[in-house]
Amino acid sequence: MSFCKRLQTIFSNVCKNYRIFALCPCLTVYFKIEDVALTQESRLTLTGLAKLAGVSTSTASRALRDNPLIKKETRERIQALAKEHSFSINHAASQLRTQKTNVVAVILNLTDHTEQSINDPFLLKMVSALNLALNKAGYEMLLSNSMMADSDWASYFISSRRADGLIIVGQGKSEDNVNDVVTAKAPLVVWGDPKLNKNYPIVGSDNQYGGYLATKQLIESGCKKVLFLGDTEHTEMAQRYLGYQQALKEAELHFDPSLTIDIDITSKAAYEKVNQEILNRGLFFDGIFAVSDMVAFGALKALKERYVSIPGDVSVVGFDDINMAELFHPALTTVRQDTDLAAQLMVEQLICQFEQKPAQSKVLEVELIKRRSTPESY
Amino acid sequence: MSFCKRLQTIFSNVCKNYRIFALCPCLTVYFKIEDVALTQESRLTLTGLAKLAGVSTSTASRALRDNPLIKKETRERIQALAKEHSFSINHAASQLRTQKTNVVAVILNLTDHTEQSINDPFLLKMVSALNLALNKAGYEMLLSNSMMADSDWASYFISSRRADGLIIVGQGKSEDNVNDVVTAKAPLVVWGDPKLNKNYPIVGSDNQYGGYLATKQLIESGCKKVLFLGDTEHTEMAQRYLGYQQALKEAELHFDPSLTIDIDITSKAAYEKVNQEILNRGLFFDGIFAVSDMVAFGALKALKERYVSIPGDVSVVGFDDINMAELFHPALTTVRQDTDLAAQLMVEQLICQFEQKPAQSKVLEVELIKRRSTPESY
DNA sequence: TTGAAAGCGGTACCAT
DNA sequence: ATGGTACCGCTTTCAA
Repeated sequence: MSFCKRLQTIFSNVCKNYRIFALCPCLTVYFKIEDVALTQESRLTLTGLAKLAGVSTSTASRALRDNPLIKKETRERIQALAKEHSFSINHAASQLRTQKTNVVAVILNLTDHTEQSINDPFLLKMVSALNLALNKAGYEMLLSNSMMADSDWASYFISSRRADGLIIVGQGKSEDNVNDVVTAKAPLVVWGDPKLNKNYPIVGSDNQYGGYLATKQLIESGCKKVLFLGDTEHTEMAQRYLGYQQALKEAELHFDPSLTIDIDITSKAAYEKVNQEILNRGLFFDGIFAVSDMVAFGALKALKERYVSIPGDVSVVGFDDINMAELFHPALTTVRQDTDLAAQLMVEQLICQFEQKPAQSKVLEVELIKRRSTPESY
Repeated sequence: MSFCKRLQTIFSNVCKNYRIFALCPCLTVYFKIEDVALTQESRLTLTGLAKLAGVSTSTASRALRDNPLIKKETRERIQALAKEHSFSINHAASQLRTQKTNVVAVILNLTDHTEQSINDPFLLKMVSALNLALNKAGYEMLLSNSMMADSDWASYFISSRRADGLIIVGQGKSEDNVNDVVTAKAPLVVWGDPKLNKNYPIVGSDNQYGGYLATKQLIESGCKKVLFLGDTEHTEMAQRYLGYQQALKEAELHFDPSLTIDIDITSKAAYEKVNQEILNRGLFFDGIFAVSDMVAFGALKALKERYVSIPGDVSVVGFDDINMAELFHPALTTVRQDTDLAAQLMVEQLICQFEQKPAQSKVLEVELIKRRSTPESY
């Protein structure tokens, strides 16, 4: 054992709180262990950083949060030091103290009885828009299907302080879960039908007007028998259905209930149903208003397989305007929902609640995007 | 001021730790404030629950985590009580104590120079698969674009204890960010090219074999001039390119560099480029291997607009097998990547690291899905 | 089988 | 402008 080693050992035994720093015997420097804790394996903490900077933890904390109470010079010095050591605040500790998580849970509220899944492009578009909007506002997004939280969202996310608030995408057909969240007084925004007069803020498109626009476009293209392809019980779809009826009425067209085809809102269901209907009843329609682009795609596939010309024989209008709508052949005429704006509004309304301000429901304008699945206007 | 009120006031002044419970003067009952904290507004804490149950916090904590140290009876009683009061553990406090977040951050690693975005269906499919796999393993998913974390992922997510580990989707073209994470010794799994011999685990498809299969299919369909449509610099795509070359070689077809079309891997770029190429050079190819389904869709759109028959004049094979592939007309022949299995493997490899076990790269098998964009086999 | 108590790493009130 | 210090709510060691 070298002299240095031995010295170190003896030294350690003498006083466990000190450690030899430089091992040259004539120049032995020692520090209290806490002073060199930084060189240990354990991660750097605020206390450590403060010690490095020669200030108190309070000062370090304030400096990092750019609190003007601290002299600018000091602030910058500490921030630089933090960057140098790639130190970052322990989020859990901070959370515990401030009772703020800076996390928002996004829950995709899919009812069991539909096949519409987390794979649905529109939902995913919504999710990515939300992600962006949340990040912009300084929040992280915790994405959840309903598996973890099962049903008691309030206690899972809020009471357990996993998130500061909830964004629920889709009202689905049941709203028990949502009501529980409201009862628990958890900050909450729902994507759904904003015209519903609920005691929680709902952001959504003007679905009825969208349905009206879509149907009107078909009628103006010369369609006399417009199919409604969708789920009339689904909250938002029901609104679109109203718009459909409104447009028919306005054009003084007879409302034929046999033109309402109730399906699960997936491409697959649409494809199968349209196929089957044509098989049974022939081409008894000349236009389709599909409640979503995905449903429209399914219908189009069926039509194309039967060599029905689009928009020659049948015109089709969708809803959502997902990216694929433009890429499809023929490019799909559809009603655009502005997901970016929607996400932004939802985040705004949620933040209102964080700040104890009242939140409101918001209706988003929709826009008809004319493409090739309806005839060119003349 | 009523007698009761006054009594209460006086009482409060005398001893701030006690509070009148029943205000009837002849029957004044008082408790230490901490005993009635439960009736206060503040949320129920473990301490409160323990008090309600008449046990210590230690016991309550253990009971909730089903620790067999506690008598079964006691455990059940406390668990029932927790459910009754819809109590749930404060996640932040628990995190701080255990140094475990049970959260995994998923980062979509998109390079700046590509338009491929968070809207990309394949990426989203991956994300939803990861969400499911993580939830199944008891982890939450923190979804992040690169905005919040900017570049220093390790310090943002790990050192700040926001997440226990990282899953990075996409190697992109630069791996500086990834290397930083490795240096910081953060648990990490990357979705990318698993054949790359890196010092971190990579899960990915057998891209070269996929490219080979796709090209082989085209050649067997009678194609003599197969276009490669993609980005030869992108790690995974480069592998697919190798497979393309391999298939050509095997079939003793001349490798013509002018048949390699380098594009940004988006539908839009593919559409524009194919359009332009046909304009400039005519229909100089009879098959297209597109490096992704989205790229294939772009190409198909261009072809269809020019009335090129598919697969009559040109056959097309994609890569990924996103949901739309089947829905497209003609349904797209493509190479399937198994995202569900991929997600599962990634989560497994990440958990290995949590448990200090070594993690490995994993190669996923790919499968050719024959549909209508290539001729029926005969 | 249960309880007491010491932290986990910050933040913010109250001093100075 | 800065420091001392009492928490935030839970887990876990040690003691009983």
